Amino acid sequence: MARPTKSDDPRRSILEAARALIVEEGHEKVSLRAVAAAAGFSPASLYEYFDSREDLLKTLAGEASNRLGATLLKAADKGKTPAAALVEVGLAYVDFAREHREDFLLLFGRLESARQSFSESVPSASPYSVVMNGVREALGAAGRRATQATVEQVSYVLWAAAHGMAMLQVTHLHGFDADFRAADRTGLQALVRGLDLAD
Amino acid sequence: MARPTKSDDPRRSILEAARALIVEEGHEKVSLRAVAAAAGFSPASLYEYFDSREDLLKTLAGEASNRLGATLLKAADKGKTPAAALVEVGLAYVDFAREHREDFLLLFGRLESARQSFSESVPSASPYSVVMNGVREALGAAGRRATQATVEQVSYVLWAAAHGMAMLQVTHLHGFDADFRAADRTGLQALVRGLDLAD
DNA sequence: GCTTATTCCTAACAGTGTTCGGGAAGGACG
DNA sequence: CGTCCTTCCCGAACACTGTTAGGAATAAGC
Repeated sequence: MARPTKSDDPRRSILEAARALIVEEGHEKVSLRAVAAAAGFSPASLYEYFDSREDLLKTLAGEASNRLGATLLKAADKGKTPAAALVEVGLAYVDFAREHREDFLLLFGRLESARQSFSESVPSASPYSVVMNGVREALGAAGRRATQATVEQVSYVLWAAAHGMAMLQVTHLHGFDADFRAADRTGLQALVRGLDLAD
Repeated sequence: MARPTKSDDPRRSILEAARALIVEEGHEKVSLRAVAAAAGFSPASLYEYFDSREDLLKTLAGEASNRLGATLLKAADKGKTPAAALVEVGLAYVDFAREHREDFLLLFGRLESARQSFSESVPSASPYSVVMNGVREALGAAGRRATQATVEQVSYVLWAAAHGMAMLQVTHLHGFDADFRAADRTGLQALVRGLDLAD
């Protein structure tokens, strides 16, 4: 009932072209026109599939969030105890940022989308829920001796710690030669110990 | 020996005009032309005082860094013990981000400058050194029982924790209603405890 | 063979950072 | 006085950006 599309899945091929460009140049330097050219479309045609450049980036960020969530989920299984699992999740978070820098920055480095309030952005609902589930387990295992902090508070603190490590390494300490992973591990371990989650 | 300048200190008035605009709109939405108009210059004239828009923002970021450093320095005195001082510094870091959002984002929210490697950016050399001095003291006070982690490692971990909290509150959790400060305090306290710095 | 819906593009608009060339203004010097 | 030179400043343009309006091509349904 219509003119045939150039690609089997134009939306997908646009997304892939965009991601490829972003990986090499950084999302803030990738223009809509460049994406269009790489995907074999005219600039205006992208608007058939995305409301705006922001919409395109938001879609890619959503996919990145899914990848991050899956990675964290796998990491949670590696810990032999609930507390160790939390450390693994934190490390996986930072590793993800290091190894998929542009994915991470797509998620957390775009001020335009970060400026709007929480409910509209929630970019990492799924990754965050992985952390919360881990905390719930660890708090249960720690039992009485645990902090009286809530699950939300503890989850936020752990997320923030890992997020800070990731953010620094990916932005202002990028290129700085140091064994960050070792420091991250001791930091996260110290944090779960200090929160009385350790076993 | 020259034509008189429009303002006594044109560079300063440009910087102030820019900062005013940035505070209300966010640095990424402020155009050079808007700054020029607000300062009473033509767009081209700004290039008499700054190499580029980036240069202007970098200058503002430097001033923000100084303000942050001074704030942290004051906070370091509030702690009754070296360990407590570290917690205060961390809290001051996050408070600064909350209360001077645009200053903080100018420092840590501009990917363009964050993408280049460490030596060229080091935006927070002074703030960071405040943390390191605090850690040195706390490690000394803790003596033998302290972790065998280096000053740099401990400083990095503390910085990262505070930075993560600040970053999340200023970006993706912005607008979310919660008592972040309480969580931040327990988190930072737990961290210094877990690092065997507490007294 | 129409109609209708979808896909796609050309052309344009308003905005951006930046550069070029020159005008205006005043101190220094003949 | 007039000339030079330097500094300050601007208008106009360039190449780029995201976005939109309007129309052409292509196929399916009737």
